[in-house]
Amino acid sequence: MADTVLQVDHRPLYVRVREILVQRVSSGYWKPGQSLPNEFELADELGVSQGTVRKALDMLASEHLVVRRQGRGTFVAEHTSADIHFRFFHLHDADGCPAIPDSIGIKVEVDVARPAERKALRSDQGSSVIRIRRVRTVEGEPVIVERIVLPGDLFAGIEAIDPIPNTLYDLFQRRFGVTISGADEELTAIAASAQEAKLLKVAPGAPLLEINRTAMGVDGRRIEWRISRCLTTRLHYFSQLR
Amino acid sequence: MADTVLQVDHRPLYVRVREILVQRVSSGYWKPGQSLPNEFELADELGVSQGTVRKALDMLASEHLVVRRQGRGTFVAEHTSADIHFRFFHLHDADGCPAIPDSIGIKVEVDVARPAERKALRSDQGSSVIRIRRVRTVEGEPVIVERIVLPGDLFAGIEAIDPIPNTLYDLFQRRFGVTISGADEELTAIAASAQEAKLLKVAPGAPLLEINRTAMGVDGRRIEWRISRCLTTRLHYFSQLR
DNA sequence: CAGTGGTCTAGACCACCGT
DNA sequence: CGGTGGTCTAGACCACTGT
Repeated sequence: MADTVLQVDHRPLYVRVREILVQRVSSGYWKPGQSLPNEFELADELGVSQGTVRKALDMLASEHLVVRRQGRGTFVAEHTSADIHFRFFHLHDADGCPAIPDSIGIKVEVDVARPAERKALRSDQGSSVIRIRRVRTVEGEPVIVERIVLPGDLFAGIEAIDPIPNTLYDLFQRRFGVTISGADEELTAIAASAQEAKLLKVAPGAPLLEINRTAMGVDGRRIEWRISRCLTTRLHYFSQLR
Repeated sequence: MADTVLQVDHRPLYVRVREILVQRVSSGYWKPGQSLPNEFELADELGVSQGTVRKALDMLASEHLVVRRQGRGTFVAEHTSADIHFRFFHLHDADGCPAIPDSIGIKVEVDVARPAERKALRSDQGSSVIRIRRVRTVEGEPVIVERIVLPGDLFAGIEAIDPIPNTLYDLFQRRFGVTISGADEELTAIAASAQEAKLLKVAPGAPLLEINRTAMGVDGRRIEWRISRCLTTRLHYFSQLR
């Protein structure tokens, strides 16, 4: 009896448990670095078995939302500069060693979103954006010119931060409570414009690798639109297909 | 008593089970498309529980070595043209739709491996290689010039196949028993040479995207070295970061 | 319908960690 | 040492498939 539900949820239990846990992480109920209750406590609280909680936690771990440490516990993932480079920065040198670029000539501005920016960030007409422009160097040599666009509502006040750090995603998480969970990149070979050529100390028309990235948050919201134009004479973009 | 083992295997049971199953697949004991014994039969045979076999099979499925179909069974993965495009061909058009290129102007030659080829394929001095050159077109327009190098010992007789099909990896599996399990790609922006420019109908020096790919087999062996130089005015390389 | 993989549970034991 | 995640087992039941 009591068949009052109109729509039963036929998805597996562990998927529903996962969603509850995702919600608690992305809402900030559990904060980055904080430890979660252990598997048995969560199982009791949610009225499922420990094995089901484990399966949900394993999914979160594979999505980099939590980190599990044997003997210590399960923790909300905390972005570090090293993590971010490994996951989101795929330019390596000829030996396959990840390059660690610095940033120079940073310019930050706040403005009303242009149509292309609204499209990339899926934001409404009249929304504000923050634009960051910078040149990135490896061993002192300029190799990337970069333009980054952020939704103004999520990052209010970022323009006052000085200096803007090299890796942004850990800043996003620590200072603005925004965790990047993934990104789509579109790569194109283009010819350097006169201005880019000057900044990168190459001839105009020199081939550059353009990386057009859209980064998403845990909830799928568009968080960042970034176009990087890279000199790939000594750097290469690395992609693993599995 | 009977402590005769010098080196105990401390790795988890399911990892060892996985290795046994990998061996049976890559040795051809189970062939592509063939169904495996069910979980309980494997568990009995290997002297472990069904849950342990399941965990090993789930790993194989996530590595695309087997396909599991509820209600039907577990099958050795069979490469199809569509699979391959999805997994290994990351050039899409502006709308994000995968491009489906044709091949023209195919040339095949057999030769002794050059130093660079030996290095890429990790093969010994004096080994033979098969070289395939071709131009690939989308909607009739040439967009890629491609050079493919294969180890001669694995693909003896491939030069006699005419025509060489568009997607090679399904041919490798069906005709030569070689399954590609992954690849590393290194991307660089380069300037078109005079010859490439002519083939792609662009001006010499036009920016091209070079994709330098090394593909590996199930056992980790280098199977293919491929350099594709792509005109990315209408095509883009797509990469998902998670 | 019988047979398969998919889910869920309960409980035992191990390996690792910090105190 | 106590507490945590990691492994392994055994068994029940569900959902899907083809006949």
